[in-house]
Amino acid sequence: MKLATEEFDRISKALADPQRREILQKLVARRMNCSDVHAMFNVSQPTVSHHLKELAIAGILDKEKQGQFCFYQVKAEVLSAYVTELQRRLGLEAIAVAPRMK
Amino acid sequence: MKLATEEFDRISKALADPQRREILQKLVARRMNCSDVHAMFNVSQPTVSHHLKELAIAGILDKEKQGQFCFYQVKAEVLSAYVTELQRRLGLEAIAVAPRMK
DNA sequence: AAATCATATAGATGATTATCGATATGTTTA
DNA sequence: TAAACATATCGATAATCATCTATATGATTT
Repeated sequence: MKLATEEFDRISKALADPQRREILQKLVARRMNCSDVHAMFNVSQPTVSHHLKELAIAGILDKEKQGQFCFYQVKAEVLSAYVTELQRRLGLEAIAVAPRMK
Repeated sequence: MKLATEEFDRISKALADPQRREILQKLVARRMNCSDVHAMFNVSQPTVSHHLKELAIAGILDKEKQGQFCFYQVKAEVLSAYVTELQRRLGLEAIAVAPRMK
């Protein structure tokens, strides 16, 4: 999977915020909805919603609406592609990075 | 090499800016001084100086003064450590990432 | 239908930051 | 020593952004 420059930029920015990285890390462990995430951090619900949106726009989260709930899930292939592209740009050995086995 | 959270945060932020990533990429190819870098981009000398400083503070550039010149060089081990830590946090297989052979 | 719950959006605010021109500092050269 | 050069710092400005409260929208439950 090849990332366009624009996507790469967006992901880099999405990963620049510590709060967002922490949220992402929780979602790596398991798919969750907005209030699950909200319950884990000391930020307001709109802030969580905003961060999830940023991560989704960047393409590293998948958003799936189920009734009144909205589940967010990590797109591991995109993260893999990002890391691979990052390595390439940084002149590091571009060893293929696979999503961890479930 | 293990990165402290603070270092990891700094690097993430340093890598979030496109201009800074482009500068870094040039330095991956070869060690350069400030005016070399400046000649490559359409930003002012103080801006280049600022970006180089940010990258150096983040620990991914080494600064070496030689007379009136100031050479900046990529610290590949730090970049490797960053990518490895990023993979770990993102739940990707943490295959050891080595600097490319010179 | 009304109340409740989940999420998103709107609008505001304070903090951070990328950038600049001007200038200071330190080094080399004429 | 004066001029030229390389780099860093200062102070300002405009843009971005993380966060909040208030509210809207939409779904479930009573």
